[in-house]
Amino acid sequence: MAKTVSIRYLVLGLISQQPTSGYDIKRFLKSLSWLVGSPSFGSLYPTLHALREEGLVTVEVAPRQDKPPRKIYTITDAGKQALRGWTDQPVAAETSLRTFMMRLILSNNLSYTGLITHLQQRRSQVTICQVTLRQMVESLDETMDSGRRLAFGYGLALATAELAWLDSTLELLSQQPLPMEVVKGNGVTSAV
Amino acid sequence: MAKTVSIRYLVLGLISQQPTSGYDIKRFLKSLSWLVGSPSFGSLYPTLHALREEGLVTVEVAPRQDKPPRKIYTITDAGKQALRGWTDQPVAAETSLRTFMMRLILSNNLSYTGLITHLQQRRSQVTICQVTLRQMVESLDETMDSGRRLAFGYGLALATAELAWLDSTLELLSQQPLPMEVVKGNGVTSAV
DNA sequence: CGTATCATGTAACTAGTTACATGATTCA
DNA sequence: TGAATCATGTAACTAGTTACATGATACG
Repeated sequence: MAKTVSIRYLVLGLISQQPTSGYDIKRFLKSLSWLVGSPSFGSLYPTLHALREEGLVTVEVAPRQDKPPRKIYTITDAGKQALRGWTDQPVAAETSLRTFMMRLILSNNLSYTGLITHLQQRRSQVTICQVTLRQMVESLDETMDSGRRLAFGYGLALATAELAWLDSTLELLSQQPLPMEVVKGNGVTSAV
Repeated sequence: MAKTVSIRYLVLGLISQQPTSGYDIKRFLKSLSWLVGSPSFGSLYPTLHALREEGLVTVEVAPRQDKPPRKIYTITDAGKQALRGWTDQPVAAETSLRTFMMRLILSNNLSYTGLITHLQQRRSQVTICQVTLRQMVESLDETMDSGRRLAFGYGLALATAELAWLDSTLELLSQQPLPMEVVKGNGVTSAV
């Protein structure tokens, strides 16, 4: 029964990967906006302030020549702990593509086995969706209005592609079992 | 500069396809929740009330044997006009997958040429995203933390699949130029 | 007769956007 | 000096969720 991904943990997770400024976080998320959407500054900056007040991150002003100064946020130990507490929560049964993408971005906070489990869970969920969509596309082929027919076909294409990606990624992970960073990001350092 | 898809027009569009109840709208959207997310009753019912007060839909209680009665909503002429006014608006440059899917569901309100244009616009947008993602995946291959690398790879796979779907759908539409329903849903009845 | 599903609704809250404001730096 | 980009921020608003409440019908 994991809570929906508020930008809170997404931001915290991005800071954990590397100290950054709010502006840079925005820039990064904008590059993926067609998949996850990117939060406005009006929610991003207050989020950073809140994280700071709770002691999950620290700030430092970094003046630079030739550009205005930035505020660089760095995660604290308390922040790492809070983040781990969140990523360890199981995902809801009906996870949206958006939410999955967000968790994927933060997956370096997962242990190796945690990542595998996450991907496998996703795989079984999307498989169900694929079956449902295929039934809908086939059964309502002629009678249905074109809008829904198109939408179902589109969804089916994406589901199929996602499953293919999940399979190849899972296989890749099983071959080269320990990409450095997966362990590095996680204090638990789970067994292979 | 189209506004973000509030559930308002999604609901109105679904009613335009076929008179339905709030409960059924919820059920339908839940079946696609992994792509678009489905609104809660707490936002769905107030939305229906608002549409009704504005005269965009009418309600009728439909009692049935063996099940509790439902309220069936039907679109009005004013509603059709409002819906067309919305679907005719151009989409924003950075349209999310979610928004595209929503517009796709409502695409039977578009004229034939409008649909083609919509798909072609999407095609050029996703092409740009694909190029960007490919660059990111390739350039940051080794140094990058695994989370982002995975996320970019996932995004790239989806972008590629979407482009393939767009191409095949556009070709299909150009071959059989007028699927009945596309015209039926639109009062403008554009030229072939 | 209690529980499950179907079906609708509301009130309190939270998360988020929009629109604005500020200021530094660069470039024409 | 005025515009463009970089960078941060806030206040007012809107959209949405969560949690609750109601009631009908069916099933065991």
